[in-house]
Amino acid sequence: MNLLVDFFLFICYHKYMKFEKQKDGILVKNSEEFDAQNFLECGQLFRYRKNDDGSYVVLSKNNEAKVYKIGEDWKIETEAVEYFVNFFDLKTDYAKINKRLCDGELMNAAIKFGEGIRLVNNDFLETIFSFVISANNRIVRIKRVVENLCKGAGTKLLSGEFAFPTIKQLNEKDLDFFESLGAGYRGVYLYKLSRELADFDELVFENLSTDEARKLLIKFSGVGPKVADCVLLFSLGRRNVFPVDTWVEKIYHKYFESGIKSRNKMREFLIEKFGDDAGYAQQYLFYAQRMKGDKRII
DNA sequence: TCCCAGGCAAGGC
DNA sequence: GCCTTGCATGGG
Repeated sequence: MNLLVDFFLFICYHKYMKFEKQKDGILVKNSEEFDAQNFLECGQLFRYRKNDDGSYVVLSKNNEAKVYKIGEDWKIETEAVEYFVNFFDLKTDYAKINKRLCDGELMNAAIKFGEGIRLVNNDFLETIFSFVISANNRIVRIKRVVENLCKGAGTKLLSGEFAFPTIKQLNEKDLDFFESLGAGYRGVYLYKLSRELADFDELVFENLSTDEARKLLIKFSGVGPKVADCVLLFSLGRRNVFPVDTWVEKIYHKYFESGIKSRNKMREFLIEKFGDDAGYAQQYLFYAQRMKGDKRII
């Protein structure tokens, strides 16, 4: 009986975002929970491009999609339908998450600002390389270096776009190649990382706690606490992490505590505060503050 | 010219 | 464990 009541309530009140798989892609229907522009431009991935007509080309691993708005709906045109359903995290109920996060003025404003952000489920290899490149770097330049990496080592697809290189392709390249990408001193990290990952099976993460996975990630070249958290968040589905970078430091000092603390202490504080929703909170706050610059979110 | 960017590695304590 | 320093590159 209780089960029946639950089911009834589920049907009536639990409004999951509607999306429809089609033969040439996915249609995300009139939803406040999906906005491709905010999703793509909030800094969680680097392989996208905006066309003159406002549509986006999105690349991940060896998959590609064209994303554009039709009226109030979003079309994700792709051959890799299942891949992008997972990539855009379409099966997760963000209305529910946002409701949990809306506990005050700051989060209300950040969620409103980044309406339609979702956390990407990206390829592990692509994510770890991308975020090693991201360290102490600027987003436009990160994008350029990642693109150089794909064009230099990846397979050319029929469309003319390039796939992210496989670990085998990366291992066929020497140190000079990695140093020619424009990555600066990170070139040698990328070279070492490719060797370290040559025989690595990412499935080992499945049996590890988030802390254990984090410790393992930090052993790789160019991966420190912040990059590890980004890999956990954007490719390993761990939402109970809070990557702390320069922007989060600013956020921390503006809206939380003003005492000078280490990044690690900030991270511990923010994880304690947001718990299993830490990753979502981080992405909303990061995006809003980065777009606002020195101005306040509230 | 100086400062900074989704930090990390290495070394000292 | 915590703190400091040096680090390629390029845009403001």
